[in-house]
Amino acid sequence: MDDADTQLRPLYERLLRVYGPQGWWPAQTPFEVMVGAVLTQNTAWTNVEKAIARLAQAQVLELEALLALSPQRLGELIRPAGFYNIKASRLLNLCHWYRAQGGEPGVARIETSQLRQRLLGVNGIGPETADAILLYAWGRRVFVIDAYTRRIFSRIGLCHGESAYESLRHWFEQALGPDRDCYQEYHALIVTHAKTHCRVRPRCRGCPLEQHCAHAL
DNA sequence: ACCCAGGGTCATA
DNA sequence: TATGACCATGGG
Repeated sequence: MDDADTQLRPLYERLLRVYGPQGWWPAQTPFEVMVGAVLTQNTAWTNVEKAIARLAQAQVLELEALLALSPQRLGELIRPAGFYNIKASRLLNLCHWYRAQGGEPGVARIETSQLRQRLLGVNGIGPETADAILLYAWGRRVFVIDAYTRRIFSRIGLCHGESAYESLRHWFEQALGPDRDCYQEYHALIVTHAKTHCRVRPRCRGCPLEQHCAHAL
C-alpha cells in the first residue's frame, strides 16, 4: 500500500457521489448536538431519537431546564437510549461544565485544542464524544473517529483497527487538510455507509467500495 | 436466543 | 498499559 493518505480524499468523493450530502448533525440546535453525542454512546441512533423526543416533549432540551432536573428524573426521560443512569449523570456533568464556561459565547472564545482538553476533563466525555461536539456543535476543525471509521478503513487496508484514537485522528486531519465542511460530511458519510454496507458481519456484495475492500476479494 | 448499536470509566494485574 | 466488567434499551 503506497501512500494510503492519498486515497482518503478520493474515497470521500466517491462516498459523496454515492450517498449525497448528509447535512449532519441531525439536530436543531448546538445544545441538542451535545445531548445527542452523549446519548448515542454505544447506542443505536433510533433509540437516541426516542430519548430526544421525550426531552423535547418535556421541554428540557435547553441548558438551564435540563440542569434543573434531578438525575432520577433525567434518567427516566432518556430511558429509551439505554445506560440511562450513567448517561443522566454524564449529561449533567457536561451541562455543569458548559454553564461554568459561559455557554456558547464562553466556549466560542476558547482555542480549539484548549477547548478539547477541557471537554475531555469532563467525566463521561471521551475522545469521540468530545470531537463530535467540537465538530458538529461548535464547528471546530476536528475529525471524528468512531468504530465505523476503524472498521471501514482497516477493512480496506488503509489503517490498523487497533491504532490509537489520536494517531488515527491526526492521520485523517493531515491527509485531508484543514477542511471543516469535509470533516463534517465525511464522518456522516462513513456512518451512513457503515449502516448499510459495512456491518460487523462482512457482506460486501453491492458495496460501493467493493473494489477497495479486502472482504470483497 | 442470540448479536449489535455513531463509548467511556473503573478496578485489577 | 492493558485487559475485562459494567452500564441497558430496542431492533434485526
